Amino acid sequence: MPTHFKGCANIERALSAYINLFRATDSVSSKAAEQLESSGMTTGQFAVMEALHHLGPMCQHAIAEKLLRSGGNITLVVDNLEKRGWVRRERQEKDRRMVQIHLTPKGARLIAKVFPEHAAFVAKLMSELTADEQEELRRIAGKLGHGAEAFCMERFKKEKDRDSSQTK
Amino acid sequence: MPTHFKGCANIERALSAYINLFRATDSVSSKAAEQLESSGMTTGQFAVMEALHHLGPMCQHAIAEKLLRSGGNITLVVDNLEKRGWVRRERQEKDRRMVQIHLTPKGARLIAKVFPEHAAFVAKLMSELTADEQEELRRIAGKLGHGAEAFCMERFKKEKDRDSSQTK
DNA sequence: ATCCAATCGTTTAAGTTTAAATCATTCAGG
DNA sequence: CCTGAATGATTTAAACTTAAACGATTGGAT
Repeated sequence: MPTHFKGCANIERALSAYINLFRATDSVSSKAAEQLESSGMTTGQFAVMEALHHLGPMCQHAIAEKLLRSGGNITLVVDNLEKRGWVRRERQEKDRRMVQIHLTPKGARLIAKVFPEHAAFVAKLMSELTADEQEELRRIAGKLGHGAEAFCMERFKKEKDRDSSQTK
Repeated sequence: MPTHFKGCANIERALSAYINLFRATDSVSSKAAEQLESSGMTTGQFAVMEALHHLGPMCQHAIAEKLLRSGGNITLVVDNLEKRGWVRRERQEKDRRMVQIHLTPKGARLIAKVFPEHAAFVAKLMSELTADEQEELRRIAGKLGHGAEAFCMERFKKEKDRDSSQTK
């Protein structure tokens, strides 16, 4: 029964890769989060500050899209960053629906210090792998990430096709 | 200045691998969670049921350790599973501190049906990669995960050494 | 035998996240 | 000008997660 065996082997291989992928990410990112919090910053706060640091002032909608988070979440994170005096909200005159988020001088100084430290820490965690392995991981994980997005789009397309054929 | 360049390249390579790793995991696992929830089960519930399914009855502490979750979290998940009639608690007579968790017949039937479906779905997501890529991902992610644990142990050891030398 | 520390499960408080409802603003068409 | 759809931000409610405090139980040391 080759089909049975083939199916099992395929699924086992895929699951095994998935489990290791998940564990590795969990392990590394929880250590990264720990290090960040010892710098007095949550991962969400770091992500927003880092985006502002590298891309300049942004409105909340753009931040949410870039970080793959909900709008409500960004509102809360920006609230907390504002309380700490690291960012400020600036209502756009041109379109008063939008609020542009700026780093304050204090916030800019902080992220300029914390970002390289954090990057070095993550690099140290990743240095369990050789340079070649890191390259290969980057390539494969990149392919998988983009593939999963494509998978989603494909399903969405099918659903749309089905819906439109139903309405006929 | 070779050192400067080397450091930057190393950090960039490591960060790039980390970002892709994180994105890929986020993407795949959120789709996996979506599929599970369409089967009427949260990821936490699935993880506990799956552990019981493959390893047999376990006490909550063992479950928490295996799933890398807090004890309080397992208490809540088991509460919800119990409410749905999928597991039952059984106080150990030998050591009355422990509560062993058993699948009910209904729960066993459910996980026996849901697990293969979910495994097939995850395999389909992972099939964006070739068999060789999956093998390579499994190997590299495994190395990284174990390496990160070792990194943690190493730090722990250092802290212990420092503490014991302080008490001298 | 008694006390003390460790272990296990539960509860509580706090933080993070999302989806959904809501409010304000903009913009396009009649 | 008005109306209604679309967009951006906020608020709310719910779920999940953790750490810490707590109570019950065990086992070992004295």
